[in-house]
Amino acid sequence: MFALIDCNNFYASCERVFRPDLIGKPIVVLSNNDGCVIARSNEAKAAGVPMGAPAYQYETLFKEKDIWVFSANFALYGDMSHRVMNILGEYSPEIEIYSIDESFLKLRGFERYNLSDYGKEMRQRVLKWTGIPISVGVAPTKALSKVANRIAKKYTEQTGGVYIIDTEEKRIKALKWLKIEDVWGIGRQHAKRLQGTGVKTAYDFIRLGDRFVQNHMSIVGLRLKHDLQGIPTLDLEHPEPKKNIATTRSFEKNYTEEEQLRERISTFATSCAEKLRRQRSCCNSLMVFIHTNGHRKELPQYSRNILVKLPYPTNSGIELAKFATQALKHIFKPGYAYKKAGVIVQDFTPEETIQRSLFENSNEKHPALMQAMDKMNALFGQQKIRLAVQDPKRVWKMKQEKLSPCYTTKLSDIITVHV
DNA sequence: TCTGGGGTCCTAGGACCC
DNA sequence: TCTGGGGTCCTAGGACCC
Repeated sequence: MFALIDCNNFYASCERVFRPDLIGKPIVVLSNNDGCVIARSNEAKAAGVPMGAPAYQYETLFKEKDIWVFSANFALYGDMSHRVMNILGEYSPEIEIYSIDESFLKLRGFERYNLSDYGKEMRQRVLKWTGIPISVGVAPTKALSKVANRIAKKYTEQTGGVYIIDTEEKRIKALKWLKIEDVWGIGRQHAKRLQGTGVKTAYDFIRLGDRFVQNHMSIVGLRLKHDLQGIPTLDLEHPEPKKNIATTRSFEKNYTEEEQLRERISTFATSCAEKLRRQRSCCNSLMVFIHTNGHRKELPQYSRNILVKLPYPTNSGIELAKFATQALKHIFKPGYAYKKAGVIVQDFTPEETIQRSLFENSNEKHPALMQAMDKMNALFGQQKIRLAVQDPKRVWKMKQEKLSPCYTTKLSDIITVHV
């Protein structure tokens, strides 16, 4: 059996851990730049805040319904996620951390366990030790455990937050209940097409022919179908080094000067370099993109990207910033109001197997230099040591007006208890 | 004024190899 | 007149996930 454990309204729940006065109150969490809603407590959902809602359009509603608004605090969410995953890891030797708030457990050799009790114990322990509420779905395949989890979450009171699909009847009933657009792996496009052919539920979907499914949704759709039929097709996946790494941001204001973009692009490039070093990879190519605000249709629009093949693989921030700003020169066009930019590195080779070239190579001194920088930044705080081209006057900042303290990752933010 | 930021996999078609 | 058969690699585009 597989278990899917999912944290309920994770970001909103994290904000509540150190603010118990907010339990039962509506909460939303906003994306970077306080742009749009990326998490909602149940109360906020009930108040009518949709996922992805642009914050500025909902300010009145936030006020009317006394909704608490938070800027995204990823340091807090990341740390809380670690704590939850560490606890879940004690419940099975086989775990796949699927996202910041979800894990699959493979339950092999648990035949003599009462899985419902086991799931309830997980819930209690995670809640008691971290303050985060979770839901547990258990079923013979991954896709079905997703379905079970949905039922556990939707009917928390009846299920106690744990639902097991362990019979044919339960499987069929669950699939007939689940709308096709809510099936894991069926996105907007496929849902629309399937609905067009009369497929309304997950049950309708598994009754389609294999051939039809594969023709329309490729082998991915077929695997999903089999998994939903109860034939184990998807297995736990093990973490692999990333194949692409990106750092991209929207800006608080529009930028018009190349100088401003150059500063952003070099910061993004050094950030990509850090992420590369963390997984001990070097990249062989790099993409830079810039674009204007696509939501402002009345303004002149411009959007371009450029892919650069590097002369040698590297993960030096200095070198990547150099290549990235050179690339920027080729695509920057004056006269536009830029709203977003980013750097994406790809085509990796492992650090330890670099093939040196006869003519041009990465600077030999950089690995030691980068290592020293990484160490100092880890010790004294992010970006304490940076390139001169990066944000020399600290003019750049993200809009984060409702940021909560980093309760668990910053000494100065630790809560004080008055006895 | 104001609309996020990361990732993955699969397929088809073209270029190229022997 | 007649023109093989088997591969790989790369890229762009389309779908999906959180």
